[in-house]
Amino acid sequence: MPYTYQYPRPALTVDCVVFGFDEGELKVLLIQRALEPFKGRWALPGGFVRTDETLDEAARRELQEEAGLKDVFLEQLYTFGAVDRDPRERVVSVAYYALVKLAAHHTKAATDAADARWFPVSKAPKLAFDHAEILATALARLKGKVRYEPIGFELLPPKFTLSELQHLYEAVLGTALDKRNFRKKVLSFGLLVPLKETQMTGRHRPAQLFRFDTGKYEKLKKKGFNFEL
Amino acid sequence: MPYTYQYPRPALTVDCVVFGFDEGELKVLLIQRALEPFKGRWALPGGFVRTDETLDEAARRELQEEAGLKDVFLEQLYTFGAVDRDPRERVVSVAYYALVKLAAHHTKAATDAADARWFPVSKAPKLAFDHAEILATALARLKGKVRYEPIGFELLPPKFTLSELQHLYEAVLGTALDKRNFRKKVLSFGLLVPLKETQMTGRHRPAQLFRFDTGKYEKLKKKGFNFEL
DNA sequence: TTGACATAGTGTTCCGATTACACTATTAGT
DNA sequence: ACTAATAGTGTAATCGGAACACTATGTCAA
Repeated sequence: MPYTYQYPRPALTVDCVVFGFDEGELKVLLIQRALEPFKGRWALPGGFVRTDETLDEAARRELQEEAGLKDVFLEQLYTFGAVDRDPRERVVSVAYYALVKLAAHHTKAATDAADARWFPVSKAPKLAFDHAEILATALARLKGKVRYEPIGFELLPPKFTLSELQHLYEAVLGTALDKRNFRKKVLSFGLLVPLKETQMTGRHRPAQLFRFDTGKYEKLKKKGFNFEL
Repeated sequence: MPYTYQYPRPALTVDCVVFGFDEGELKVLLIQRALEPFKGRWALPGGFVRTDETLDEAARRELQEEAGLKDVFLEQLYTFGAVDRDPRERVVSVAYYALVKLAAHHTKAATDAADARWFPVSKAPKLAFDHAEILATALARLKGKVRYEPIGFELLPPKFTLSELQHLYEAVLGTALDKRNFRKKVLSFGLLVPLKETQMTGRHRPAQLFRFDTGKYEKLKKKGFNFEL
């Protein structure tokens, strides 16, 4: 036990709320705990922060290690520091949320970990520690942020249809949107580039595919542009 | 040196960005460091988190100890975890921002600490550690939040005039606002209660005093009401 | 007492944005 | 060729935000 300090220190962890969008539903990635406490319960992926990595690095490393995820949208959410949030000892956790382009991997997780699974957010099981609170906080943040920053695209594949985009917004916000008004608004920014491809699924008219013009958005943002719904 | 752990742990601190509004300016409370590193430099009030207190409690305790402040608006801001943000060792800091009703204490700080001073945000001195970045983050958050939550009132005395309120918003947002439109909008919520008093300052027409109806706001908020600008 | 000064207080018009709303187009399958 | 299923499209009414200038009321000084 080689690490000694003059005063007691809380342990420091990161926990990640990983959102995906698939089958018209918002999903969250959970890991089944192999050890006590809360053995067998589902929990958010996460782990201890090392002293030689930043918090962001720790979050990315845990996502990689526990869920096989790389290069995802990741943003710090909130830091949870209730004294008894871990029954063993004092643990402070910096929570992050991540957005993943799930697309057509369907419920088979984009991860090799056998103990990881995607759950519809509305049907998440009982969670370990205070992870239900963290999930609720992440959901509230996502709802708020999706309105005024184009982070919804992080949940869609690079090529998507306007219907897919609309369904994503409807799932996140929990409200129905008018198709014509939605399209008018979202196209008015000039940030969606129509591709020369269409998407055929089922027996009906094929849908135009678009991609989000990240470069143009970055430029506009610097000039004070505001993406809003 | 009695506290020993199996793995190394970062030290955990809280730092507070304390905003006040006075003389038509947004101000921030800084403390002059008595010790190395950065001895003599100005810094945000803050200190180590104890293992028996939550993060919020730690922030409030530090505000009390270092600045003599009690019962202020306080909200978690962001957690800063760059590996080398403290030259001595790894320190992760949970930053908070606080809003204080400074009112007519003028530049004489509402604190007894001789080494604490209020600085106009625009004229803050060079800060220790990464505190300049923390301050910038807090300012951005305040700017964003003041638009859609009635936190501006936390910076004003309980009784205030509409002009004072407008000047506060102008200082925080950094833009001029139209007087008639501002009054129309802010009164339309029905959350400002006109008092039977007026405020006389200088040789001109006295101004109506108002108070913010916190109780009514809480009720409305529960019903999904949205305060906006 | 009167006039100058300084800030408080007050409505209306115009324009752009948001909302509500229903039908045609295109494909696959039978 | 008809059905089923989703893609795609425009207009009118309403609401909210932005622009804009004058009167009211107090102090102070001549």
